[in-house]
Amino acid sequence: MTGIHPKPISPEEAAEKLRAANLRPTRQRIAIAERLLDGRARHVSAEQLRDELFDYGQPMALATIYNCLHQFEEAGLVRPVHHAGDAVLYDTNLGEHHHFVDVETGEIIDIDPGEITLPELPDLPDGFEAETIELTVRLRRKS
Amino acid sequence: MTGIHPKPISPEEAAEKLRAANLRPTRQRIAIAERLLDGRARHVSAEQLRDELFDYGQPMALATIYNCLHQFEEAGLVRPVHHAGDAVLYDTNLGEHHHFVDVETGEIIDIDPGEITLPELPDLPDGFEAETIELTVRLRRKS
DNA sequence: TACTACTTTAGAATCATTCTAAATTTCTTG
DNA sequence: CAAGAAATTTAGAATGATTCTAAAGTAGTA
Repeated sequence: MTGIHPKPISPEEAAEKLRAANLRPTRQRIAIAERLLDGRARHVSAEQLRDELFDYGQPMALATIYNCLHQFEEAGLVRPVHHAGDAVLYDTNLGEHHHFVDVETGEIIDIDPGEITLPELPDLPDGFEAETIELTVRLRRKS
Repeated sequence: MTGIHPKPISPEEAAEKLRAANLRPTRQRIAIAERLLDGRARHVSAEQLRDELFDYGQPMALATIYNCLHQFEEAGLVRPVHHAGDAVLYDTNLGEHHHFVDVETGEIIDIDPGEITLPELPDLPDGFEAETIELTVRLRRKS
């Protein structure tokens, strides 16, 4: 099962995923998981997520959201993208893929994985191993 | 003339480069240019540069350093790298090249351009043009 | 049910960066 | 070279993202 399945998940399913990741299924982690782990490819900042949760009737402290995002990250449920403007975005697409970045807005768009083939890895510095490989194409709106 | 020539430049040479870039050769811009435009490939943050200038006997306000870095960037003398930790680093290597990033320290190391060949560009979203293409290999120290 | 460890939280603290408005410097032009 | 206009520098305040703190709440367990 590799693909995207854009189907919202239930609190129970969310809790299950959290347990599988060794995270206690608390009310707030469940709410976040419901939104981020539904298989849709998204790029959200902590603040965007806060607003979304608020609208959904699950307001929570920004600190909690940062905590959870970090825990999700460590659990490999989500991954940070540092390319854009000021705020870190969290990417729910864990498969190998790459990004367009609109330099003006900071918006990130996934590059269709079929569109691009990565070159071979260069020799790594001694004592290191590669964690991720990321290609970023910065875009500017044509004048 | 494309390569690297790691030879410190004189204030006069620095001033010349600034004029060529349409920037008034002020004392502080010259001091920065002397350090950043000497052909060495470097990645500095505003604060690192501040300390370096201080040690060199050319202390200046951090705001000035930010101002200058932005002006240098617009003039195409330097280019920002957003991949690392919190602070933006300025890259003095303008040729096409890519980066290793030590995830732990945020340190950036250039990938030898000969080591890697970029894939073809994917189709860009309508109305955009590619500004830069950047490959980043995140490294973790082997345990 | 009671306990202990883990979580959440509001608010303060931090850090990089930008802004502001005043003081200084550069580049003319006379 | 003097004088003025425009660009630049600066200290310090302001901003925005993120982290920290320590107190209050909640989950898993005995």
